[in-house]
Amino acid sequence: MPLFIKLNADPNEKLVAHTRVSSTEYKYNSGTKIFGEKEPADYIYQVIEGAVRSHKLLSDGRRQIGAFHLAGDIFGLENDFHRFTAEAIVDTTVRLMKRESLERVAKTDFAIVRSLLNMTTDNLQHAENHLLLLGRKTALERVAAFLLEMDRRVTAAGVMTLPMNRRDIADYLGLTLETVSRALSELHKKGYLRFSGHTQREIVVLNPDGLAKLDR
Amino acid sequence: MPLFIKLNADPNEKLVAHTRVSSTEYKYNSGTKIFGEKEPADYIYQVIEGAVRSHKLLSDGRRQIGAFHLAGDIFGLENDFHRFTAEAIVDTTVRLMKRESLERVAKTDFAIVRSLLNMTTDNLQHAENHLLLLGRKTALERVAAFLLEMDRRVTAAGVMTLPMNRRDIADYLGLTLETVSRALSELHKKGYLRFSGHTQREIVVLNPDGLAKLDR
DNA sequence: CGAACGATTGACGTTTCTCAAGGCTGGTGG
DNA sequence: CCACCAGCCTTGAGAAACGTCAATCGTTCG
Repeated sequence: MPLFIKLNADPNEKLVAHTRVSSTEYKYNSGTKIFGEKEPADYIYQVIEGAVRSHKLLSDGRRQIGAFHLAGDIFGLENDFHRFTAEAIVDTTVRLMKRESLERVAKTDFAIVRSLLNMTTDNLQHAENHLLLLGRKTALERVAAFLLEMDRRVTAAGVMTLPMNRRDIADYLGLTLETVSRALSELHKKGYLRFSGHTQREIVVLNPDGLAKLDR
Repeated sequence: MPLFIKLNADPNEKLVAHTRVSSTEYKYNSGTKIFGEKEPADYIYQVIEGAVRSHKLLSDGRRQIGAFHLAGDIFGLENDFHRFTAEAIVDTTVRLMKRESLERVAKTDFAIVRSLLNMTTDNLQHAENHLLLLGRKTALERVAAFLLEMDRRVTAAGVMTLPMNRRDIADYLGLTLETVSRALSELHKKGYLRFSGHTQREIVVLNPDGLAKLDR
């Protein structure tokens, strides 16, 4: 089991980009890039521990996060080139698989192609629901929907600890961080949620049915 | 080649919903529903002539159109239940295929599964780009992007005749029809486009590069 | 011909964004 | 140990973008 450190070439990024810990597992420090948009998609990834964001940028820096990937999620599944940039939100361990070898197996194994199709369909479905959110929901509805999605996905016995900051949430929901903050304050004031720890990222959803109504 | 008329049960829709013209082709009158969200996805569809919109609704009627389907496009490709409602925008002929029979073929034919995966990936890619548009682009950028997309897809020797009205465009772009109208007026005033016929749906893009710059 | 529909335009309202200030927390170094 | 600093979050005030409401115009179709 080889172990080495690779330094990332981009000086804008934190220096220790990822650490190889086993034949297929890598660690990425919080804030580091895993892959970039338009780079060749040589690997697909699975989150072992931590959290990842996938985003696109406009030329002037506006950012849209397409998805958050949490423990267990597979991401980077693309045909030739990555369509998103992926970055670790917190210190994150991922498992890698060469796409080429997957392609090779897929040529003969029906179950593999089928599961590729299923994963792509799941991603499509998530994107389709997000289109409705971004195109037609109000700020409060978006934040309510976000909390419900995360509550469903993190499942840590009542209290959820969000790995992402307000700016990430905003760029996922097509809002500004201030608007997200205001919406959370309003939901708190109205009793839909409670801030649990001493950071504002630990949230307890007190009234999921109420949030679901706010959402539509 | 059997030929019959089927009356649609929903009184809100125009009466003649679709007409069978051959063993696998149907005609849908402008404005009629082809399938509804959450209905069983028994068929997949290909547009032979005309145009179709796929949308989701919120409980209070807000609508998000996820895609327009033009001649040649395949739509309704879903696993169990339709995730969108599909409606003919103009009088439209579609070809139907039983999904079940496709599934059966797909169990043994690698090329079919592969092309299902490719189509799903194309849909995903379109949705991902649309997320960026809905989440982060201004009204003018959205309309410019829309015109470029349609210009690329309709390609009728310079002039394009849009099948959809301003409300459809608005619900595709996450705007109101008035905002779309104002953006088109502005693009016209600035010389990016010209209204060709006596309807305002015939548009000639005079400066695609300029539009692309407006977009980002 | 008249009604219905689609599009444009104007005036005004509302939501969200922008800019700015201040608080809290956690880490660092004196 | 404490002061300081940086990062993150909240909150407020004002600005901007977009939505709403309403009037008008042209076209289509019965």
